[in-house]
Order: sequence, then structure tokens, then C-alpha cells
Amino acid sequence: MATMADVARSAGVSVATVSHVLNGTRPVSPGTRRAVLDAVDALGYTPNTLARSLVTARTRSIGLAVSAISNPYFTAILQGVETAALEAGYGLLLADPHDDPLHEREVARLLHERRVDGLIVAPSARPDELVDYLSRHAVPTVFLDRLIDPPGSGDGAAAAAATGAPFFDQVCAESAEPTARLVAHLAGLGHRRIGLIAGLPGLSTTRERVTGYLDGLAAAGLAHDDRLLLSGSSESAGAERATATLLALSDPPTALVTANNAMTLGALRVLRRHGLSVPRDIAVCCFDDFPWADLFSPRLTAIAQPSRELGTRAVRLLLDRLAEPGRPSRTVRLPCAFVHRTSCGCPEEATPSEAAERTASSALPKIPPEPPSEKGTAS
Amino acid sequence: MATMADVARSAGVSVATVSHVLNGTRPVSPGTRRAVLDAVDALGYTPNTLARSLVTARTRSIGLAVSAISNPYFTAILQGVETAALEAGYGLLLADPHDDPLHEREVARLLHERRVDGLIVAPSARPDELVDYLSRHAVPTVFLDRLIDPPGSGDGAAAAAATGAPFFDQVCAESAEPTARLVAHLAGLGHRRIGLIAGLPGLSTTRERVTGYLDGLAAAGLAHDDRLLLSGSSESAGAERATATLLALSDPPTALVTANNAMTLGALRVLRRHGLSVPRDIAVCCFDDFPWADLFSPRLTAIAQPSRELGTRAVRLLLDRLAEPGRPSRTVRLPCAFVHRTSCGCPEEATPSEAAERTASSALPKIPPEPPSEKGTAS
DNA sequence: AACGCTTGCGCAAGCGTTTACGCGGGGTCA
DNA sequence: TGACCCCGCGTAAACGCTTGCGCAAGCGTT
Repeated sequence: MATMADVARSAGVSVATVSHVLNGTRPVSPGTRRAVLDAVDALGYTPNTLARSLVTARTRSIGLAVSAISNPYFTAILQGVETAALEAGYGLLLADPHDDPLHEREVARLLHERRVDGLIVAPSARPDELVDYLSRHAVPTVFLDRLIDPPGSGDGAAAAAATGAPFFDQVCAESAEPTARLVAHLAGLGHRRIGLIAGLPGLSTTRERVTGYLDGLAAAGLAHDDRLLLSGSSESAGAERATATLLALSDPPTALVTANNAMTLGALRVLRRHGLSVPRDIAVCCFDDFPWADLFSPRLTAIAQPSRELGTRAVRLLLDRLAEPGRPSRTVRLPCAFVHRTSCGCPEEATPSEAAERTASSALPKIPPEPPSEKGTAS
Repeated sequence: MATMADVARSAGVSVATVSHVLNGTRPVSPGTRRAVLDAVDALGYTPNTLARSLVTARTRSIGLAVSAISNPYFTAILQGVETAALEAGYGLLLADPHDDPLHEREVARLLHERRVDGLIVAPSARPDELVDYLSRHAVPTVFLDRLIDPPGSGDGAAAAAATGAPFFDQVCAESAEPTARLVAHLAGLGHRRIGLIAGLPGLSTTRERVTGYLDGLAAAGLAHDDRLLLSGSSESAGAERATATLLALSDPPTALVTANNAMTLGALRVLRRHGLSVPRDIAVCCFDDFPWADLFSPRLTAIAQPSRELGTRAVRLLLDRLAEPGRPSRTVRLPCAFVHRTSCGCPEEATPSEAAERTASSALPKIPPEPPSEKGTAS
């Protein structure tokens, strides 16, 4: 493989000059520049970024560690990250922590050893090891989707605080309020027994969605029945079990809220298996919209997260931090959209076209288009 | 950041010894080993793979360039690749060529500049630039999903042949026969006008599925009507247009085959928009199964590709090539499964459980469980 | 004519590893 | 006791790039 020295020799200049031509880091006479450029493509020279990174101490690449890549939600995030990164001239290193604390730490190490400039991570439910590793090695990181306990409550945070380093940046979607809204909607339709299939315990998203669920019940003046709140472990199989349990109750729920799309899938499977019709026999609303949601029958009423933007925001946060390491850390929360369809029990709109569908939700109080909240949480 | 020199100093040994301890590349006395290891985690030392790669000339990372990451099919591939790579101790660099020939070439360059050991690419419809780049720079590559013209017909191939380098390895799913099978199934149900929404012209997958479609028609003794074969450009919007065109025909098809899942989506949208009921008004079969396909109503009869295995096979092929650069190139074709559900017009099974559904397809001639064909295509 | 300034470039010291050599000391064998 | 070997380790030269420093030539001043 041709190196810079080869190019230099072939162009009759020094390697320094070649470097400067290629990077535009200092003026070079037109003649020399031509000679170099010609040599470059005569030899088919490709710069070796490894060597470059070794001296500059930056790789212009970021690591992405998210579990369950197959989830359309994460996929959209991935897309957002990919485009934003590429746009900024950054490469993307991917790794799957498999939602396991140890694996997660290993994956962070792998990425760090490859000297990514920063990391974007959707942490697991027990991220202590991870946070510990990241703060010990001062790896610039933004947490995605799931929030980490604020500084002062965890080991890693303490370590970070001790070194005076800012805590991590974070970005996620608003979860509580939209979930409450789903519950309110169902309650408004007359439902009194509304079940929730929640996610993995320990995740901030789970906590917030449960909170939203309870808030929604309270706001509607409904009593909370413990037996109606089950964990579906954030995945399809768990949701199947939870749904089956709910249906076996002596007084099963008349409406169901599912807390992410994998669990929606599981719940729907079980409902079908029991020969129940949605929304006639049981209404369903889900957190997490997805591309197929409008093709089910009934079409699924859902909360749509700004998944793609979550990804781009994460990248932006990271790049900001890289540019200015000392800045106070930020937590960005993006608003969700209520996508009103028919699985909640509301009648199909007159014109079942996409356009009509979008405006349908305006019958309900609109989420104000305020800019996403950004609050500094410098420790 | 601590370097090997720091560790060496702290342990009172030379950097060479540290290196050998860390890599196990030569025997070291237990005492020294301990000292080094202790120093390592006292300092929180993390090896710099950049420096290592610079001297070893391998990065232990592979590049993955696939478009449309959001497609569940590619997502499954991605998962396969990720796990297989990690298992072999390889990192994964991701880039999206956006199905564009130029972008594709750029992405390959980006990955190559980062010195990935090899590349896995799902090439676009016009991969000449890409192939050219790859063979000029001798980047070990396996093509995924879409096949490249065999050597002797293209520029890149010619270049490769000229340098005596083997042509690229490839892996894809069987396309023609399963598509024919879909058509045969529909014809068997009495359909005489069967439409095909095909993919992007130029893709091998498109070619093969069209071939399969025509074969299926011929085998059923049906005449081929040009107007029933439209391109949906491999994506949802294109399929919507194509479907609308089909429905506007004076004698529209009574059955539809869609050639990938994005197009299935588009087609279904349009059918719904036109108030058509599947399969009563029109039957639908699709190439490309996906996780939600059994929750639609009707449940979609589809060809399931072994997507995940496609990914793992690609990695295996690549690693084999890296281990033995001179080996003749191989093309691996994996068989698909016919998943029989109800959108074709067949009645729902007695027990609509998962188990019953799986066995349902055994009513039809089974695809023999022969090992995937691997034929050498050394140029 | 001497001076300084600008312009255009080369020299060489790293960046953090791996690895071919080589060297001293202790054991084994004749 | 000397020859030999092996064991355990250090020395130093790469790997391919960036970048601070400095030099020579050409120009416009006084």
C-alpha cells in the first residue's frame, strides 16, 4: 500500500509538503501542489488515518452502543446518528451491549480501546459498571433514551464529581406526560380498568411511563389496581406473559397501554390468540409508534417518539462536548406526538387518508410546539 | 492517558515486557507478570489499538455498508454481522451508502481510510465505481444481498482479473425459486391475473425475483401481461404509485406479489385507501417476511429470508478470506422459507396459534432442507 | 548595498505500539 | 570445569503520519 513517503518521492518533495497539500495546513505553490496531487492518484494513495490519529490523538469517530438494534425505534435513532455523524465527518463504530451490565462495560472498553472520540450509549438498567468505567477513563459520553441517576446518587457520579469532571450529557424523549395522556384518553372513553404493560424495571423510561400511567389514573379519578400493572420486561415474550396474566384476572382490564413497540407486539399476539377483538373487546394504546402501526387493524393509537431526532441530538451534544470539554452537562428532553388512530375505540375518520389521520389528533388538546426543554444540570 | 511506557516504568520493566505480558506473546515469569498486571490496573491503562494497528497492519475491524438500515431485513442482517464480528473479536464500522453509486464509493473510501480489514457491502444498482475502487485498492470485500456481475463482464472485474486477484465473495438469499412459488400458489388458487411490484432495476435481487415471477407464470400456463409488472423502486412510495397504476387498469390484477417488505407496506396502504379488502378483493403475497407480518389482517403470506444468517455468513466468508487471501472466491446462496398465512386467500387454520401456523406450510411441498449451495466461481 | 520580510519548503522529533535481536545468568551434560 | 542451551528480559528499529523549527531565495525598503 502506498504511503506518504512514496508520494513524496514520486513528486520530488518532502513528506511534510505532501501532508500539507493533503490537509491544506500551509500554503503550497500551485506547481508543487499539482505534482503532489498527480502522484497521489498515480499511486492510488489512501491516507492512513490510523497513523494520523496516533499523532493527532483524535480519530474522528464515535462509538454507538445500543441494545436491540432490531427495534424500529432504535433503528431510527441509528439512522439519525449515522447521518449526523457522517455530516460532521465522523465515522461510526457500532456495538450491541445486549442490555447486560457486564457486556455493556466490555463494549464500552472495546470502543474506548479503539479510541473513539466519544460514545453514545443507551445504558442498561444497572449501568454502574459502565458509568464507573466511563468516568474513570474520562470518555466523553452522551446517554441516550434512558437517563442515568444524577450526580450524587451513584458511584460513578461520585467519581466524576470528585475529579471535577462534568457529568454526562443526556437526551431522551418525554415519557411521563404522553403516557398520562394515553390513559386520559382511554378514561375519557369510559374505561375504568386500564392495564399497563411496563418495561424493564430500573430503566428511567420504565419509571417515567409508570409515573405517567399513575398520573393519568389519578387525574381521571380512577383507583389504581396493583394487579393491572405488570412488567413485560421491555420485550415481546415478556409482554405475552404479562398480557396472559391480565386476561386471566377475574375482572380483566377493558383497556391496555403498552410501553414500547416490542411489547405491543407481544400483547397483540396474545389478544389475538384469545380471540379478542381490538378495540371491541379490549382497547389498546401504545407508547412507541412504528411504521406499520397504521396498517394493523385496528390501526394503532400511539405515542410517537422523535426517534431520529433523538439520534441527531445525541450526536450534536457529543460534538459540542468534544469542542468544549468543560461545558456544563445538559439533559435534553424531546416532546412526543400523540398519533390518534382507532385501536383506542374511536371511530375511523371519514377519509382514512394519511392527511386526515394526521389532523385527527388535533381534536384533542395539542401538545404545544414549544422548543424542547434543555436544562443545565451541571454538578 | 496512561501509555505502555508508564506501565513499564511503574512496574520496573521494559515496554517490551509489558507488551508481551498483555499479549501473551512470550513467556514471562510469574513475578514480573504480576507486577505488570498490577501496574496496569493501578494506572487504569487501556491499550491504544491505533498504535498497535499501525505496526501490525490490521485493525481487527470490519466495515459494513448497507443502505436503508431501517428495513427490518437489513436490521436482521446487521444483527447477524454484529454478533458474528464481535464473537471473532472484530469491531464494526457502519456506513450508509444511501443506495447511491457515488455515495457508495465515498463510503467505501471512508471505511478503507480507517483501514478496516475487510468490507461487507450491499451494493447499489450501479456499483461500477465501487467495484473499481475496491479492486484497485485490493480491499477484501464480500457482497451481501445483491450480487455483482461475475468477472469478465465489468470494468472492476476486468481489473481484478488483470491483477490476478480473486473476485469477491458473495452471499445472498435464493430469490427466483421462492418467487415462482408464490406465483404458483396464487395460480393454484385460481388467479389468472397476478401482478408483481418489483424492486429497483439493476439489482440482482430484482432480476431474480422478476425471473421467478415469469417462471411461475409460465409453469402455471399463464400468459404474461406487461402491464402487470411494475417497478416499485424497492421502496414504499414507489410501490404506492405502482399499485395505484395497477388498480387503474381496465382489468386489474386479482392477486399481487410484492418484492420486498417496504413495497408490501406501500401496496397495502394503497389497497386500503381504495377500500379494497385483502384477500377478498385482491390477494397479496410478499417476498420478505417481517416480525409484524402475522399481526396484520389478513396475516401475510410471505417468503422469509434467513436474514440474520445472511449476516453471519458474510462475516464468515470475510474472515475466511482474510485468513487465506488467495482462496478462490465463493458465492453462497441461502434458501428461503415459505410462510403460509392468509393474505393469499387460504382459510385461517383451525388453531390460530403460532405452532399451528408453522406447520401449516407443510401442506405445501416443502423446500427440502438441503444445505445451502456454495459454488466456487473462481475467475 | 545591506537589511528585513515574506514565501515555499525540508528536517526531524515525536505519537504508542510490536517484534527481531541479542545478552547475561543459571542449569545440564560430558 | 568448560561448553552448551534455555530462560527471562531489554534495546531499538520500525509502522505512517503531523507539526514546530529553521533555512534559503526572492522581494521591497532605506
